[in-house]
Amino acid sequence: MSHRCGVRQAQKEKTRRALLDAALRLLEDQSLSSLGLREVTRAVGVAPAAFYRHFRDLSDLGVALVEESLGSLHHMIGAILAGQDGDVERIDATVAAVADHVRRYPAHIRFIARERHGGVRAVREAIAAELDRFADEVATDFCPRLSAEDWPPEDVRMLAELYVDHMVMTATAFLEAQAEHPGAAGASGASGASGAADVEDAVGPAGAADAAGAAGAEDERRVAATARKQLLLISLGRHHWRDG
Amino acid sequence: MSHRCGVRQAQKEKTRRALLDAALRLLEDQSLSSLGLREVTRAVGVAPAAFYRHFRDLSDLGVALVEESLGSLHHMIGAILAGQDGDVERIDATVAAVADHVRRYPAHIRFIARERHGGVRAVREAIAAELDRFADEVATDFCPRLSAEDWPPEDVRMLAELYVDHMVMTATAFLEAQAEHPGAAGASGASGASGAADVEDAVGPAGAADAAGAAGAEDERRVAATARKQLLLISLGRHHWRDG
DNA sequence: TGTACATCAGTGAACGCGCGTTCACTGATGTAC
DNA sequence: TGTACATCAGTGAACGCGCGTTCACTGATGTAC
Repeated sequence: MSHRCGVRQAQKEKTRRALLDAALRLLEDQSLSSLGLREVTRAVGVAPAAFYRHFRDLSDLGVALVEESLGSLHHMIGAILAGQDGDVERIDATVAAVADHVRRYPAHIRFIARERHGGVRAVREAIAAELDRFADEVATDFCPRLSAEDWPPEDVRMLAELYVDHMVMTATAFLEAQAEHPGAAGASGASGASGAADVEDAVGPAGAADAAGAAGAEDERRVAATARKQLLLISLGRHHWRDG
Repeated sequence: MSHRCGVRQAQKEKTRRALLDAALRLLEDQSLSSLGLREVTRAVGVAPAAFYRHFRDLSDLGVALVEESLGSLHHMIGAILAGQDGDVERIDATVAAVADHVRRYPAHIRFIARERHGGVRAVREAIAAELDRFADEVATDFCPRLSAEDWPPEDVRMLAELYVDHMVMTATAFLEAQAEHPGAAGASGASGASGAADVEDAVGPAGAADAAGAAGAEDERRVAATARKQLLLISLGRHHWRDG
């Protein structure tokens, strides 16, 4: 049988990647249920039948995209929640990291937002399962912070779900802010994922672009400011949760 | 020219309604961008060409569905925000009303959730504009409550957006809870929109159905309990917002 | 190293099918007198 | 009230097109000896 690491395997993997990338790009302007198999293979430059060597159908490809799209977010948020001490610092780092992530991987975020409630059941379920795991992690990371105050597990979970949903909401808002002014997209992708950068630093650099880019950056700042305040308000509520 | 109130007008309106209803039903299992014009006319029982007497294309029909889907929610929430005095009472009434609305109009809610970030630009923009108006109303309704504490307008807006996003989030969660156990759907639609009913009362009646229905009702209760706690936490944060 | 055979990623032609849109039409409803 | 004409919602046939899927195939890569 075929041994791993062969030239053949590498070629196959390359084509598979090309199919995923082409699909992701096409999905910026349409939803998965209207995406055509021939459309994807045409974009890659292979025969339609070649598709079946890699995926059973387009919903199969969609599920693969879910893992890819949410996998990177996982690590990012985990690092931030564990790394910061003060509430304000953690919130700023989170908002900055989300903004940065959306700027780096807009197509992934758009895909998740679009297909979370989209027309393909298998993909919806994959996203729901992944976001559920996400909430588990957030709950776990927050537990040491809250157990001292004796929070019941279901209240920890409630808070974790609120954070996850708010994060998805914020990511989508960033996406829309930059979609209105595509000139700013990717212009500051090299700013790095330094968790300690504050909101203005992380969102600001795109402002060095042209007028449309500057307007896009302003929209981004507004989204960041709103998200930051909302998280601060939630944080306030959290501190007073066990009071009365 | 054609005078209003004629038989002809009535017939035309009837066909238009049938097209909208058929589309809404078909959209429970797929997204707008994959819905076919012939599919809709076939469901209604008219010739494909008849479609063009009512809509330019399917995205035109989609925009009409947006107004219809969000129009009813408008009035409901407005009444609740204006009518209740205590925080807890207002929260319970809101969660109960959202649960009731989702049970009554599941297809409308699913449509909004699905197409909010869907593949059809015109529909996305219509939904965004409508939710924006929604946030305006919430902000206005909350102003008398907050102005005494001297909230800056942008903070009121921030809070309003948090509430609107949370409401959409909650509605979607209710939808998923009842989608897993369709036996419970519509079973308690006659409970009315009495704003004063508390959470358990509004969500409970569906539990009188069969086993699947009971499981669905339990899921609904869990969603309601989580939403309620999240709103209470936000409410706590709101009260302490201007403290430090 | 060289040879003979196996594997399998990608090809390209073919298929039947349903799609969106157009068009001249029909006949019930509406209007003018 | 009755008649002649106008309007226009819905018809049904036709069109060209791109779709998803199938199939036997090719030829580079991998394996055994």
